[in-house]
Amino acid sequence: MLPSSTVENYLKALYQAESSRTGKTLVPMGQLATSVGVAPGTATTMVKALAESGLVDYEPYVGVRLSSAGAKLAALVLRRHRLIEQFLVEVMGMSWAEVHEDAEQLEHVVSDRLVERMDAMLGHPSVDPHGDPIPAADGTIAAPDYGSLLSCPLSVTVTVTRVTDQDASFLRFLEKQDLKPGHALEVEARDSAADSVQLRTASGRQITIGTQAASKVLVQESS
Amino acid sequence: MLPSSTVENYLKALYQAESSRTGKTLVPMGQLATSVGVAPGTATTMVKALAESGLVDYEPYVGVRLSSAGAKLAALVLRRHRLIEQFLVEVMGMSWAEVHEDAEQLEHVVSDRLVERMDAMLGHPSVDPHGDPIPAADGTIAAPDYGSLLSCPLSVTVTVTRVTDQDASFLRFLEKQDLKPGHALEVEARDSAADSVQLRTASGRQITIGTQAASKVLVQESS
DNA sequence: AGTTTAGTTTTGACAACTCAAAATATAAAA
DNA sequence: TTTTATATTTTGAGTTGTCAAAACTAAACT
Repeated sequence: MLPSSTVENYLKALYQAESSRTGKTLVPMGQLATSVGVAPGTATTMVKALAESGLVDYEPYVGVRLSSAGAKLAALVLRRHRLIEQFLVEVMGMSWAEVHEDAEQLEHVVSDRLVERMDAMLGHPSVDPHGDPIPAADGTIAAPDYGSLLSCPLSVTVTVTRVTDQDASFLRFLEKQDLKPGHALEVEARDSAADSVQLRTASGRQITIGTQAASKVLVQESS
Repeated sequence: MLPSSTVENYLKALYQAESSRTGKTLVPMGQLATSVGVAPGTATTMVKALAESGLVDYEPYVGVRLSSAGAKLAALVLRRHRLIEQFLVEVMGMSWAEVHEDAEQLEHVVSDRLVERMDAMLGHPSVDPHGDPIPAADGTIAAPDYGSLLSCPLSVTVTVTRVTDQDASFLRFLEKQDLKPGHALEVEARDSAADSVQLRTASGRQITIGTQAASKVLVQESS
């Protein structure tokens, strides 16, 4: 009854799709298929099997949602993933831009023993290198609701708390521009026509990025 | 063309079977099947596929042997396995008795990047916690030929260099008796009728173990 | 040589996962 | 309401890895 890596990947994708979804709408099959990286029909087949096992609720032609059992399992996969990322950065000295792929593989094979050891070694961190919250061992997760560079107030100093994209080149770009979690900046202006957002970092440097990118950088008003 | 975990396991088993085999006799299918943990027919099927890929030489009704390509791949799997074990003990503080299972899983998913990082972090170790030699990144391996507690001279101080069994309870037993690699002792007597070997540790304690166990503890004359 | 035995290979089947393409359903546009 | 576009499900098929049990080899023992 141990979920295979495949099942874990479907659950994880579903968990993340649900998180970035307003309201309690079901996740459409197409989206799930794309995010798992399989053909649509494959996702349908798999989801029906997951529904059999009670891990998801499935409504044909509408979409899927994790059951509470499925959500707990997904949270544990995410816990492993994020602890591993934090471990690779903090202990192994790897770059935050390159740890995602490794974590993606390791998350399916690390033993509980090893995960708890990493957790202890890291001092029970609450977020990973990208600012993503790390679920607790019981599957609960603190879900802070930060604003993005698109929604935060203008001309106010804010601190980057989270980056919701794992693309290595994007992460390297942010690092180079001092936009990693923890860095302060302020949004000077937004130009919807130009589809851009203008920032000024703590060091006074001015940067302009597109709204797509801006929406992936979450911030908190500096206290 | 990347070898799956399954293929890696067959190659690894073959590598180890060949090492503990005198002369250049082929490994019989039955032995391979047992050591991989599959039914005999399954091993036959798999071996034929491996032969197709040029990783092994196969003689029906006789046995199998790694080709040079297969041997290199197997050595790299073993390198990952042993570096991981050393890492888990040295960095993660896990017990030498419990790292085998974790390494068994991790060896198939760690990236080269991560392996080389561990290797550097550990100072390029030449052996793992059990004294097993760690193959180099190019697949070469130093194969020292130690004697066991069954073959070494009597009443001479020797040092444990290697333990060729991964069973956790056996390893815990050795640890408790100060028989981990690095510890000194001498063989006081062997009794083939009683199937036993009598040892005295550096601390003067006397221990009697069976010949099965004794054959798995390899030693070197203390210099 | 004839027969037993131990090990090996074949056969037929199955489970998990996947795809391409045809069939179908839903929702939006005309 | 009929048409059209889009998303979803079905179908048929393929891959990898596995087993149980029947068929077979090869060698050893009368």
